[in-house]
Amino acid sequence: MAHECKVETALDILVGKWKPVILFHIFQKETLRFGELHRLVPDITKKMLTTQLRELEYHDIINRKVYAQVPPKVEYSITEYGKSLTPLLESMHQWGVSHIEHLDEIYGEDQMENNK
Amino acid sequence: MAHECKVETALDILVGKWKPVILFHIFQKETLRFGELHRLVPDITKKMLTTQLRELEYHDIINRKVYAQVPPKVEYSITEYGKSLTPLLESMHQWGVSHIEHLDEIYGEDQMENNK
DNA sequence: CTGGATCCACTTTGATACTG
DNA sequence: CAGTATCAAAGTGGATCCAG
Repeated sequence: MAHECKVETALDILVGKWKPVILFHIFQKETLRFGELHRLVPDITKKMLTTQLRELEYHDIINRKVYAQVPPKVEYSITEYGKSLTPLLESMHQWGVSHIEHLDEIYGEDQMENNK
Repeated sequence: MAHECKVETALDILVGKWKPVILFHIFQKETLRFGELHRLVPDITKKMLTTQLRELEYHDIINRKVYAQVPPKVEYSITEYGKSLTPLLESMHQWGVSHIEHLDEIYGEDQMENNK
């Protein structure tokens, strides 16, 4: 167990139906309340939003700050450590963009519905 | 629809319970037969190995070369295009490695069973 | 407002046996 | 050798309702 492939370690943290979008918004806004996030990603249910956030929090990617007040207020933000993901996410995004172009070359630009 | 987040595009291709390991081996060996791969990843079933390989093939990451002979012989290899994944996989691996170290700092090195 | 708790549908993976 | 086919098990996400 010296230095095998740890790609999965990174994947574990990024994978989740909504994590990329969530991270996208939190990275962009620096800090967001639960409800704000929910409005930015309307299709997600509160349950999923909660669990995905908790997982990211568990991995120390985002902070969860609870204000002791009524009504409740909870703010999510990127941790310092979480920022170390920036170059990786950027790389993945870039590769994704070029991959879409590659698909054009292969299958032609006709059937672009594939990229929902 | 100019240039939203395409992180998911990359994830779609890399995600799969066995894809990272499979890619790891194919990248390393350049070309592998079905049975060889299976021996390198013993826990996977033939069914899963087949489907994961087909998905990678569909995305033009690997080649599938069938030799018309008996008994059958099929070789898998990285496509030229697939090689464009190298830096990304390397980045993910690196981040994964450092993340494991980060976990040590946070939770201590005691409960390392978490990294199965 | 920010969740937690349940229940259910759908998807993914696995076990096993069979085939050209 | 390199798969397919079939069925069962497990995992995941969604709908809905409840709560501090």
